Amino acid sequence: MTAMDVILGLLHKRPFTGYEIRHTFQTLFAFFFDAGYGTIYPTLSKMEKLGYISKKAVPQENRPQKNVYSLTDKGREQFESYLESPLEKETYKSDFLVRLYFGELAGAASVRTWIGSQLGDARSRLEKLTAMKARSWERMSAAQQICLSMGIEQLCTSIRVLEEGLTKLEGSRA
Amino acid sequence: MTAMDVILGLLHKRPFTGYEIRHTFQTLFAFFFDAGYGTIYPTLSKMEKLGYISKKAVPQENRPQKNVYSLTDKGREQFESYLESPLEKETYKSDFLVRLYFGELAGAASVRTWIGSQLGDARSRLEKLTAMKARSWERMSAAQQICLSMGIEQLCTSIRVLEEGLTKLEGSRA
DNA sequence: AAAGACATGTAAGCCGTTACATGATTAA
DNA sequence: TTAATCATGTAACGGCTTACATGTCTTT
Repeated sequence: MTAMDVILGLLHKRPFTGYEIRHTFQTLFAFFFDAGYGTIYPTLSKMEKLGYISKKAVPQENRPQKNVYSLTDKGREQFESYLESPLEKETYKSDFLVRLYFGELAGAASVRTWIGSQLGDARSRLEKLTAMKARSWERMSAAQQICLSMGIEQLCTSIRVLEEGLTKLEGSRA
Repeated sequence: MTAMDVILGLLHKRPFTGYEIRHTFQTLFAFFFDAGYGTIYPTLSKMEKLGYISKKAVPQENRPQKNVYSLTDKGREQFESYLESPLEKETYKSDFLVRLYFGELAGAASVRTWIGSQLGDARSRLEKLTAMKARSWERMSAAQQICLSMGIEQLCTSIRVLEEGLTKLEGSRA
């Protein structure tokens, strides 16, 4: 699964600009996918060349022109072939857990700082997803609701384990 | 955080061969980091050139020679500077959740297949971590116990959400 | 007979990150 | 006046994946 597959999926709903795609990645998809402008714009050009999408330039006053991309039949086909390809296993990479694992080598103070920072992060991400649930739950498909629940529950679990861990570390402090 | 940082951390415990490093990644670190031979061997060469590790060739009968790598003082220093660098945010990329999000476009049968496969995966990974807990809990540092708990709890949560989701999808079926 | 553990490496290519480059409007 | 939103792109580099290349020993 690459950025291209996800963009192809998004464009099934309506035409998007690169800027809007980025925004969507950071809100709706924040929990399980991300890509920056440095990926999005070159990918859109490539997709246009391949005939998967078509561009419509919309001039604006005092702004760069907007490039609105729509899905073509060929793009729809390409997305179907992605859906038929084998499911890739998920990847999770955590600098935080690596450091925690080697915690003895860094000292207890660093470990507590890292846990605190990770906890702050998890809490703010949870807030965002909770707000999204309040706003959009009814308009989401059953499958989309599972995605959102997964994000919320994973973050709750993460927060719980981190808080318990912090308590244990405090308990064993001299 | 790159493979180099993790290898540097590992070598604090004892000397390793590339083959053993790979094995460790797939067991101990499976939940939050991975790297294949294609990453490990070139990284070890590079680290040796940089003076972070030193190689000792151990000849064997009917086997390729073993290259056992030990940490040098310079490597120890390098690892410390990694620990002092800013904590990177974790990345999670899930082909499964992307597909689920676009589930309407694939049909309910595909969605159920994907959930089933994800569920099987999660259950087998949970078994492995549970076995590891039974085997090694007492010998682990408090911080390492948090890492392991995180893996186990995340997988339990994942399984729970997927099972609930499957039930909901069944309930809404014609 | 096949599969898995032991053991090391290279090369090509893909994909993505980061930094660079530009600039107006609007709200705090 | 600072930050955020709107808006698009390029270029260099870094890092990892995948496939290729080889071979023995042990267990099932």
